[in-house]
Amino acid sequence: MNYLKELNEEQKKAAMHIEGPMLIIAGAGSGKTRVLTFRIAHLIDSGVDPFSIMALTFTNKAAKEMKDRIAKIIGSGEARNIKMGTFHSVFAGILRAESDRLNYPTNFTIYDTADSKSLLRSIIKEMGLDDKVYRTGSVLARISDAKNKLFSPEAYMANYDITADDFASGKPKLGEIYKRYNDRLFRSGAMDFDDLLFNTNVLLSKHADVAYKYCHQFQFILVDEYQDTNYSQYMIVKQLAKVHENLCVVGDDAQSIYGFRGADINNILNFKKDYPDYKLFKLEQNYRSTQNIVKAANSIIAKNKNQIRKEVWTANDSGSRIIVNRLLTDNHEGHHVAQSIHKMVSSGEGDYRDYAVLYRTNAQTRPFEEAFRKINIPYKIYAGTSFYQRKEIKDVIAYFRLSANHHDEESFKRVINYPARGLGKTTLDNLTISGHEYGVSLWEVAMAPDKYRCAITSGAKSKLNEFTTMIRSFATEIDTSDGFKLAHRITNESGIIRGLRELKEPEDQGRLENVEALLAGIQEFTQGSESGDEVKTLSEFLIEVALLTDADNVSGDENAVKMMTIHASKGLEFDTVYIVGMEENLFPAAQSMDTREDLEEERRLFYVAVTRARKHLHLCYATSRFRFGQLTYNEPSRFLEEVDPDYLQTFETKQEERQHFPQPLARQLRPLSATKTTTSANAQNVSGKLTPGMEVLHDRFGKGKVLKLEGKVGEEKATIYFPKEGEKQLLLKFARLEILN
DNA sequence: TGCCCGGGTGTTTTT
DNA sequence: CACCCGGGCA
Repeated sequence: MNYLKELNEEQKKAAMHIEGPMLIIAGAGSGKTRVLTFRIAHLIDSGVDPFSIMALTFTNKAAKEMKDRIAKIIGSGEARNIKMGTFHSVFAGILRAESDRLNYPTNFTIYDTADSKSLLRSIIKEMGLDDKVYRTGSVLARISDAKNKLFSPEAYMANYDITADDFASGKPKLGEIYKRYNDRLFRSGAMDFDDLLFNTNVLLSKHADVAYKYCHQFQFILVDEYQDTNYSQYMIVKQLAKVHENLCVVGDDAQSIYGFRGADINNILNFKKDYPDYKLFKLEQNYRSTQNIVKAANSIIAKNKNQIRKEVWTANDSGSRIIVNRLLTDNHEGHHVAQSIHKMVSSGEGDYRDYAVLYRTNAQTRPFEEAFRKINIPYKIYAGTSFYQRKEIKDVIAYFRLSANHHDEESFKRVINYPARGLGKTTLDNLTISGHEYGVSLWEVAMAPDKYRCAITSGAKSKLNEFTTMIRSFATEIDTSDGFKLAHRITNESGIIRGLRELKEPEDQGRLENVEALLAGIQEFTQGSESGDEVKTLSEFLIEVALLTDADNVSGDENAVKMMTIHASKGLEFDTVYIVGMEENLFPAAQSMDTREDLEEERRLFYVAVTRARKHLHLCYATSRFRFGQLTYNEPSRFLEEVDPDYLQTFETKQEERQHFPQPLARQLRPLSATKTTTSANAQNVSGKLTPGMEVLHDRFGKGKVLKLEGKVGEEKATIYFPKEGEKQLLLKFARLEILN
């Protein structure tokens, strides 16, 4: 029980509360992981069987960390029996165990986004629809949205509002696409990400005996990051918890940032409606950040209307002010951050690993990479799933997947002619036609071309036979032998490694190294981290790998500056944080400024970013940057104005830096147009053309009247009165104004 | 059957 | 700018 001493009063109350529904509202940095781990340890200490505990986290990494921490308290033997992981991975495991209930193969494949899009592309083409109207990305988003709200294709098509919507948007066939998409997934023995949750719901709602089993097994359920659960996840939790109602959810409504994925902030706001006798705990003391950072963050989130009021505070030092830097271009921004980190580290302020650069979009990394490389700063980018998206890795995994599940259409298409074995487009087309006609998978046609009247030559037939025989021989080992051994065998016997060794292209060396890195990863996975773990199989690896992201690999050991999106930074903390690209249309994103809901989510995102920092926080913006291959000009983000200025210190660009990063020529020559910022088509650089008394139009402040001009041409500062906004001082070289008279 | 080139097109965030 | 797709050519 010693561990409880490490908690404050409120944390202790939450950790020691055992029975019944409970909601923990945990402010940023308030030690919620601590509370969760101690609560689980305490449950076990109090006699609860680890097998009856389910803990759902947001990332695999969070699960692993929590497991490690619990293991330190109660010993790894018991800790490993807790069912802990992300929603997707925990329920993928349960679906695997219960696959026959849904008529899925045990080794069903998990399709990633690329697989889903590829399948949709085929379907849209087969239906003869215009792929400009039916873009795979937006179609998938629509389907995903439907699944997360538990609309089956049938329910989707029967819903008047939905179909009317689709009709109005010129895409009346969406329902049918959804239906076909699901049929094809099923025929391929595959589930997409959303199916893992959707089908768990089906399992729990349509199979009473299965529901009974799991409801009784999992007597204690904990959900982390509850503010980011969607309807589908909410329903799973509700169904699983209905017998015992020992449900503990933890979250912070202020950090809900996954609305675009269907996350519903109301799940946390409405917890009390489902469980009126719930207990509420509020963790408001922040242990992570300086007072400056905590107070600044509070001042930001206060602008949101839709939230649970709470007072996050800290006993830490006041710390240094948040530094705001205005830079001239995106390259300048990269240069500035690189220099700043370099200076700090050289002066003994921490090491590279203590620094992080956070941004809104993945496309912002390039200038930082260049600047870091130039002065030899080690860095590491955590971008989604980049490693597993590489072609060579996907190819290898496609072999694994096809060996585990022969009906996996996307994998089949990927490897049937890789390495080249004379089974090209014609053969594939023929297989597809037959498969479609008979409603069977490509594999079934390949196994018995005659039966399905598949028009292929005898040469192709024998090559097909060789191919299927090879895959089937891999399949015999998929669930039994050591996953690494089999992976090794597959990469050799398929000819992949040989092909890469031939080194036709210089890139092949890198590809080979990547495949070897994958094999090493599999080895690590299958042998298990601790002795005593049984050796894992390749099909177990496939589940893991489908749900793995780069963020899961963020570790503190590598001494490098970390770069990631703000979304990926959730749950992490760093001594020094640079939030870059603080510009209108970028952050907040152009698409998220039109509704209060969207804008508030962007603001929560900013709140999340700010609260990642322990000691030092920098906010940067550039007055111009390349976007879309074009130079664009953006105003500083409105969020900068929303931070209480008491906590800020603002820097302009120094003169000598200006010489290194002069304003791009285009700025002086071309009138500003065609950028998203410029809503007024006639807005331009009016330097030298204004006189007091003139009426002008500003694209954000509206109509205004020039009161005063100061400074020499090219550097003028104008005082302009905008009826809507009041008096503003604008530097003409930056302001986009249209002269009205 | 496979490769190269050109045009068109789009970028938010992710399990 | 960077990617992806389709078309044309070897």
